[in-house]
Amino acid sequence: MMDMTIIKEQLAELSRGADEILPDGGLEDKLKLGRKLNVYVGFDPTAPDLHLGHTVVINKMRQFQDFGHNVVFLIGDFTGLIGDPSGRNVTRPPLTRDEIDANANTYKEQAFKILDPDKTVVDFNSRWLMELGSPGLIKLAARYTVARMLERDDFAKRLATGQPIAIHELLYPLAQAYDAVTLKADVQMGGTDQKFNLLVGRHIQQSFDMEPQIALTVPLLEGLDGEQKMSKSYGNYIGITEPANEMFGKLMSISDELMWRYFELLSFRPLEDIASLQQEVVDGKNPRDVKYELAIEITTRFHNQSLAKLAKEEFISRFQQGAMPEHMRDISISSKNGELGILNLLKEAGLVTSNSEAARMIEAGAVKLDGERVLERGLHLKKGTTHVYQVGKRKFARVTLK
RNA sequence: GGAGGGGUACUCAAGCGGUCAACGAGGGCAGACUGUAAAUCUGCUGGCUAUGCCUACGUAGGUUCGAAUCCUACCCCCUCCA
Repeated sequence: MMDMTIIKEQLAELSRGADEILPDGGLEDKLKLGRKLNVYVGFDPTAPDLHLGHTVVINKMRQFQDFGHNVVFLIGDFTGLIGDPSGRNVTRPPLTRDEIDANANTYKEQAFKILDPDKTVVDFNSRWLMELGSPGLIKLAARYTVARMLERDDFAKRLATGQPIAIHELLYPLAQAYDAVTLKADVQMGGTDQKFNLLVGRHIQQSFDMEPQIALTVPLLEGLDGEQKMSKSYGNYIGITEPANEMFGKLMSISDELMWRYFELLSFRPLEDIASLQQEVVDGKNPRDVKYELAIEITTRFHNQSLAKLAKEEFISRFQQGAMPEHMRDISISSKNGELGILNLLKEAGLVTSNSEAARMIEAGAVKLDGERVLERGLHLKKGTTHVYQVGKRKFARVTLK
């Protein structure tokens, strides 16, 4: 039997930042069992680049790990192998085995920046879902009803408004629920958008006479825009493998309001600490300086303290003092007839995506050559010259014309 | 199976024979202001060998001097009836 104070302590830590833990008191009961719990989270195999949004739940996995529980990093490759059968969702292309394996390796590498590699089991749900076969799938489907399925808000709305719901969409939650059965899950975690699926897992486990899992949902982290959830497809993410300077800069660019959300969900600081920072801002401290602390903490986590400090210095010299970045890409481009137009040059340097965009940027006054604003779109650069070209505030390249 | 409505740029949404690279809104990008914050103001938001040319309004044809706009076929979506 475990000591009650230890259980309370674990419970408090594990509950921090969780959106919901269902059912009420369930987690405490599980902890009281005094054994290692099986905890798992499913990840989509199509997007192998983890970003800070993913780390909210991964941090939570790490906590379970630190308390000695079994943590499974489940790669949902089954749906990945199929893709989206309706073909509507372009972000879900069917993947080959090789692609999935490659993505899985990338995932591992990244997730292990937070998780303990020796204590993490990485598994693939195709192992059991492929084995299921159609009789197995139909038997599985018999364990749930349409009415229950329609409890899901998304389905209910679409049904009410006449939007189509394809049959396979009803099967995917069941397939996921079967993961929980196979893994003998005690706890499944996911974003709040996964709540329904986590609950289906409970029901299916019960139908197999298992003790149902606890569903622990964590909030979805908003992206840099502060509006939509952080996601690669919205382009509002901070990838955990991004260079320290980028990461630091992106963190500094979030709004003051969003900063508190990031503190809440990403920082490991004690809650009292965060509350006192908030008070300092109310008392007149510049929110920017508090943001520095957030940026330092997160950048340190994925790089190290000295790189984080350098990133801060770079940030200050570059944006507060308007200096050129110390490091930038060096590119050499070959000229035609001994010279090259500025439009083509910017495009080939990768600073813009097309000549037309380059022309627009010049008209907008966003293009600088060695710090001087370029106003002439017909400008031609001569062979053998090297200049620093800048588009907007953050895109730089040192280009040599060959 | 029958009847009707609809598919326009990143999204929503006008246009219904020329003045349409396509109104407007949102989003995005850039400029000013700042703390690379927010708010606000301004401009831009298909491509190119660039004051011209090319490609675009579900797909393929057709009518016309000229089509996103009219006609035909096909594909897809929605609604109602069965």
